[in-house]
Amino acid sequence: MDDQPRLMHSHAVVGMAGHPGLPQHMQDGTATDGDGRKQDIGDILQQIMTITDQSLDEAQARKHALNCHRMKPALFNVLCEIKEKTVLSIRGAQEEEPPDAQLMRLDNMLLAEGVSGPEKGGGSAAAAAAAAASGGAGSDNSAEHSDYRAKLTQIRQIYHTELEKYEQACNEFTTHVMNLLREQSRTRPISPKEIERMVGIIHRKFSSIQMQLKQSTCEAVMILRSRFLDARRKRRNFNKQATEILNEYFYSHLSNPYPSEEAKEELAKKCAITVSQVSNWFGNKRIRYKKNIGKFQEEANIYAAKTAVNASHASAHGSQANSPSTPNSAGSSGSFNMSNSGDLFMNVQSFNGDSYQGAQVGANVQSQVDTLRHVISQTGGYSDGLAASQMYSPQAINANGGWQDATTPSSLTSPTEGPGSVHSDTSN
DNA sequence: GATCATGATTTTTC
DNA sequence: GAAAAATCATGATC
Repeated sequence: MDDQPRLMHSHAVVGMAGHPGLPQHMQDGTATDGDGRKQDIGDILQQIMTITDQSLDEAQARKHALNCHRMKPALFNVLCEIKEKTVLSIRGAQEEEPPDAQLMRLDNMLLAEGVSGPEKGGGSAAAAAAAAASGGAGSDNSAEHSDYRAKLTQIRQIYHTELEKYEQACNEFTTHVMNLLREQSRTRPISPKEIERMVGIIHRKFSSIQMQLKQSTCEAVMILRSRFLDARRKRRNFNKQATEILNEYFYSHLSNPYPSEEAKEELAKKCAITVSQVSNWFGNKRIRYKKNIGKFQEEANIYAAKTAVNASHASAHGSQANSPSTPNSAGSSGSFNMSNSGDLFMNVQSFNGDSYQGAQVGANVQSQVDTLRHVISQTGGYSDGLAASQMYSPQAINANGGWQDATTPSSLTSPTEGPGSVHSDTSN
């Protein structure tokens, strides 16, 4: 880069004697006064201006003469300085750009996605996070996981290949331009600073290309990610066991099918799904059950019978009664540990501070009552499914078409129930 | 491929 | 903010 000053200096010591076409006072070096120097520069500029009008051979000869002129280095320096002070300085000021926020964002994202970071484990963490976020359960998820990883690796490879290509091209082009400018600096005023600036421009141009590459890569990753994560697109039915667990809970809490957060967490754990999926399931179930009770009657029968069996086991075996997969109305004693499920018998436990077992018995009784109510509805001559279900859970859906408030168990807030009706009150 | 079932999302309501 | 209701999108079955 610092060839130019030395180059110019070497020219300065080269004598100009004997060159044709130059005024005598320039050849013998006698013009040392101010006027003479002005005259010199004027002559040289004149020759430069008219050089294109001359024939090639003549021009070459002139060029050579000028190159060897003792004033040339000084003239070059002056022209370089002028360039520095005018155009380049303005351009330079404009080129001082703040660090690109978008580029930083892209870099961060690529790093986070494991595309631009270290190879080891690249993307697997993101994939794992994506898998966790998708809420999918175990086995079929692993296939998607590996698929995601494979595609991410592919993107990563393409990205690095292209990046390498760009860097190589950038280096080659920079070297080429630098050599060219150095070569040209012999014949026109090009300072090292200007070369440096040119290199900067080239790098910026390649940087913008790289940014486009990064942008495209980010887009590809986002598409891949959205496809992988889009649970709706990749909807999988819950497995049979999970559905059973959820249904058992739903039908055994038909009077108040609103699991507490704790219960949801427990259900989620047991079903290997997320809490939000549990919430979704209950939301869907409630609305669909309410819309078409008759349709769910058979299902209700099955789970009611199951609950009855479990309840009788509970009565027979005391604290061992509640199967983990068959929570009854008193969730507190069941495997779901629903200390605040909103179920009536929860309150019994909390109010009746004397015995845990007592609450359990109450729970079992409640479950049996629910079941009995259902059996009565089935055998009591109700052909209409809706009527039957109303009999099964007369207090479950209120006049407004909704379930009773979760915090106010229906048995305590339904004075309209006839004396003959099966009651879910603790008095039972 | 028509239809139903079902999980997820969005909008509305309270 | 949670639940209800409406809707979407996909899977399963025939």
